[in-house]
Amino acid sequence: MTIPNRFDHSEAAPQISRAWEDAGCAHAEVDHDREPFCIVIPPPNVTGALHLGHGLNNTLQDIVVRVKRMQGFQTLWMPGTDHAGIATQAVVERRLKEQENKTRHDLGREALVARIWQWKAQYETRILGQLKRMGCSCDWRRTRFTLDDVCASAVRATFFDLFGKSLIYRGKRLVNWDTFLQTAVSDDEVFNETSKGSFWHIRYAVIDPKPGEPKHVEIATTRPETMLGDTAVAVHPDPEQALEKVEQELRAKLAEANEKEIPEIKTQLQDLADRRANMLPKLLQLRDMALDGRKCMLPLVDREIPLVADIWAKPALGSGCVKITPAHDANDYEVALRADLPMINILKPDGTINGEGGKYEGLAIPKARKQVVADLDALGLLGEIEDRDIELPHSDRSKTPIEPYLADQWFVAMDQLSQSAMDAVTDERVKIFPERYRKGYLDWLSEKRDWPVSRQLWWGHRIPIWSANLPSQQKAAELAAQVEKLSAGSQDQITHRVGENEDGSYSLFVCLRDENESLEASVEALGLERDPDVLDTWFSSALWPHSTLGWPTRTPELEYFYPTSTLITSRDIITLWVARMVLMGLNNIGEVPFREVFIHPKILDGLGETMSKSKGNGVDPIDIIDRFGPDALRFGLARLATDMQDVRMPVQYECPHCQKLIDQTKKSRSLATLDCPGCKKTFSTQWAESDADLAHPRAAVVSERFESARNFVNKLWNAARFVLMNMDRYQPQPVAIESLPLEDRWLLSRLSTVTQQVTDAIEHYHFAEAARVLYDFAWDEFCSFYIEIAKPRLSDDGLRATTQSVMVHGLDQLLRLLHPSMPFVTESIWGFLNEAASERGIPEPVSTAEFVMTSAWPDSIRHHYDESIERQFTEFQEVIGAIRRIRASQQIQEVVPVSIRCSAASEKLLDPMRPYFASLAGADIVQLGPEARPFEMDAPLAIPSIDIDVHVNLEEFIDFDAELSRLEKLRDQLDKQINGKKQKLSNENFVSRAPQNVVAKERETLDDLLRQRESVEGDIQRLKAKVE
RNA sequence: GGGCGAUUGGCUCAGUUGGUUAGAGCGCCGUGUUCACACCGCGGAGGUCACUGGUUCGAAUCCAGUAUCGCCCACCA
Repeated sequence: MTIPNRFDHSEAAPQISRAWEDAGCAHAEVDHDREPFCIVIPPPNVTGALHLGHGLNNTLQDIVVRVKRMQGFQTLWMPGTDHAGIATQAVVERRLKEQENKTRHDLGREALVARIWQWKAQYETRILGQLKRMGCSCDWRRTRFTLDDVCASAVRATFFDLFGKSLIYRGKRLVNWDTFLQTAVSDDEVFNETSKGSFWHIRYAVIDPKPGEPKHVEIATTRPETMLGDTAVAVHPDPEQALEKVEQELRAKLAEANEKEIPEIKTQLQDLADRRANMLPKLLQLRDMALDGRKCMLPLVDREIPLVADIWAKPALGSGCVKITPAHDANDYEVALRADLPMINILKPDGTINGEGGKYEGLAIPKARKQVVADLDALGLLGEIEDRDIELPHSDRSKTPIEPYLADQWFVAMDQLSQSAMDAVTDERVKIFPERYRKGYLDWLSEKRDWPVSRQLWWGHRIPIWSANLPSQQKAAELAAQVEKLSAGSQDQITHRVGENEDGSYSLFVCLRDENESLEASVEALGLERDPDVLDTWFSSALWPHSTLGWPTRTPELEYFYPTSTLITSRDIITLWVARMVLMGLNNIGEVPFREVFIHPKILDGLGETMSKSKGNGVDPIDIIDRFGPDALRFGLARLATDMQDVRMPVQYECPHCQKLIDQTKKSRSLATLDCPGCKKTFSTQWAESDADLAHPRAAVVSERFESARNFVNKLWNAARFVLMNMDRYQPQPVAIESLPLEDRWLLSRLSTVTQQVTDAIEHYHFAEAARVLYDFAWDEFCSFYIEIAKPRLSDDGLRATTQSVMVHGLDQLLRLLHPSMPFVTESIWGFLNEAASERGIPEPVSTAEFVMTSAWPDSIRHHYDESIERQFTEFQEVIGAIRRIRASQQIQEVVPVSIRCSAASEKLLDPMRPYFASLAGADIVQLGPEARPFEMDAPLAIPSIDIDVHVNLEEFIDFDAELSRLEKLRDQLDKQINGKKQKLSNENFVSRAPQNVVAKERETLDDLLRQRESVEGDIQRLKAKVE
């Protein structure tokens, strides 16, 4: 048997992938004779390449998918990518700006979209390539893209349906306006950044103040330029009561406060009392003026604005009055709705002041702010200026500040839809693991906030709405009638609605179901214009589980695989994505999209930060694969998948010259080049851009946390080599379990247990546990004991054949169990194993599948489990360990004679194991049994909790001092434990209240310890006597 | 402000329903290569389980509080 002495993954993996592909191992067709199992991939964004977070996500999916496939399910893993609307457009636009200094408007819609398609093609290829190299067993023939025709028709059908049900509507909304990208971004795409700013106090003059009335109202703002859009100043309708309420709350807090908090609360209470005394009369006065319809003069633009009474004005804060800028502040917008105030938008889409701003028109915000402040100062209307830390919202996409901005948007009404998705989780039609994530899901949905779905972008599903503005309801109805005529031939293709606008005009909205150029042309011929916006990217993602299966067509795949079985994803998109898939699935199909959701941890770097390209700590799985191999990547990731919400993964640069790993630090990960501390040569990092930097070879970003997984792959490979090198003269033969010796029975028993544990663990998404169980079994049991014991047996002609049968079976089962997490190395070994022993198995050999990938998942064979055999074997292992410890402490090189005093029962066990003491512990058993006597000069070692004394003949090796100190240390340890136990057992409460079996166990252990101590003490005395 | 999570040897993490002496990998120390594997074998050192209280015969584990760190959500004239 020729098997290379190293597993070369770079050579083997591509061949294995091709073989699987050629055999169609991962392809799934509808098969009603088998039960379906389906997972849809969380489609990675085509924004960029995958990092380790995706690596983990897809490894876990593949593990589940491979297990299910081996278990005989008709298993489909649906692959694909997401167009990621705003993210992708932003990346391409940024590059356009950097490389060609052009904006999207220079290019135009079509050309920009064409560019993004190019980008998509490039990254989709890269992403799918990454997944393939990781060994993901997706059904690649079914690969989808959220913007492809199949998904598009699902989007259109859904939009049409919701529009028809009036669940999609047009409304005004304060959006997060990104002035760079000139689009609204969702709340989720906004991050806050704290920066130094000022808090300006400004006075507005009261018009015609009566005697005794204030001449000014004072307001304060961090954004003074927004005053250009002010349409009111608000004061609380009942400031006295409001203050009282705040005070009550503070007192309640004070009652529960700890010492630290008390002074602060007291200060606040004092402030409140001051306000009552000094400000309340003025606020009451202003409130009365507001109710009286009095007005202020808005300076600079000289507009009369009313004083209004509104609860939004908090008398406990600032001056108690607040400026109202409905078009640029969410709360003010609410106030304006309540008080029926005009809303004045002062910004152009590019973030400069528009015509409403009078002489400030055309100024960008920072300039306008400066000017407004200066002019107010000149008018003497500027009060105090405080320095303040201000949290400014920024666009996650363009990294520029967000401006709140009132715009027309399309919304999905979420009331019913959210409720349906909540019910699905509450009544466990969808189960979420770990369970703690249910709460976040339910809380978010329970707010039932309407979903703004339009985006002012060019990359995405274009909103299928055509509209026209009409001066009257009459005209709108007439146009609607014409549209009706168009729909005569296509009843289910076209629908419309009329809406009234603020200015009294009417809008006709027409929604077309499918893409249909002639119909569109007819609609446009009637003077309707297509909405320029596209849909939020999550709109198409929400349909993913059914759109990929062909919906709205009722395909056989849809009928068979939907609802899918499970969804494996990370926690940041539980609301954005998971919740929306549930409600869309329920709306479109009437059935949940998946039965279970598993949320896996996020991978953080060594500094505890999430990985991302922009931080420079993102790890490309390919870099890990190049260095450690795909199996090590996967196994290493799988053992990280615990119940935790985060796992930490310190990352290193790999020196391209000497392969040394260099820890990343906050500083080093932002540099373009670094010098290797090992070989002193320079390498470039992912930040390298200049030619000078790029002249140095690039360092991969890796993590040494994959080392032990790589070593494990090597260990498995070598265990397999050993088996294969000992397969000559192998004959498949039936094996009678009962006739097997202890070590074989032990292996079979352990296999039964391990199989059960691994199967259960994966079933419950405990991937780390499955990995650990397999690692320990393979390394510490199969390799360290079974193979070591097999060595002498294989050279014994009488035992060789059985040994081969059991050993091959063990390897076979281990390969199957490990295959889902380490597909390549197991498949490679499987191939060799099939050459050496195509028929194998216990008790009856059978011929095996060509691929381990398509072989059957092992059953846990109950009757192979034998508790007493496992316990006996543990005793044997303890004895081996005891001899090894003595050898190590005495530095013994040669084979040593050993005598073992044990019970008759243990003798029965240990006697057949005699031959293996030589290879496992370098020991030759000369006496064994109750009658065994210590040597003249020996090293005793009692074994905890087992009634066995081991004596090693030290005549030729003994180092008295070493032995004496070892024994004394042992005695001290025993004393400590004995005292602990004695104390415990003398505690009457323990004896009377603890369960009897626990007490009995403690007594037993104490007896044991006492016996050991006695023995050790005797040994010490004897040794001392010898020395003297 | 609300919620979630974490804190266990130098590092990264396990630790099922409370019950002998808290485990692993890496690192460290000692030792060993003809006979599967130095990406290895064998042995060892190293932890008052963040802190304070409580429940209990018994707490890394359950409860309350404190501290530190991280994440999510809301809000900030």
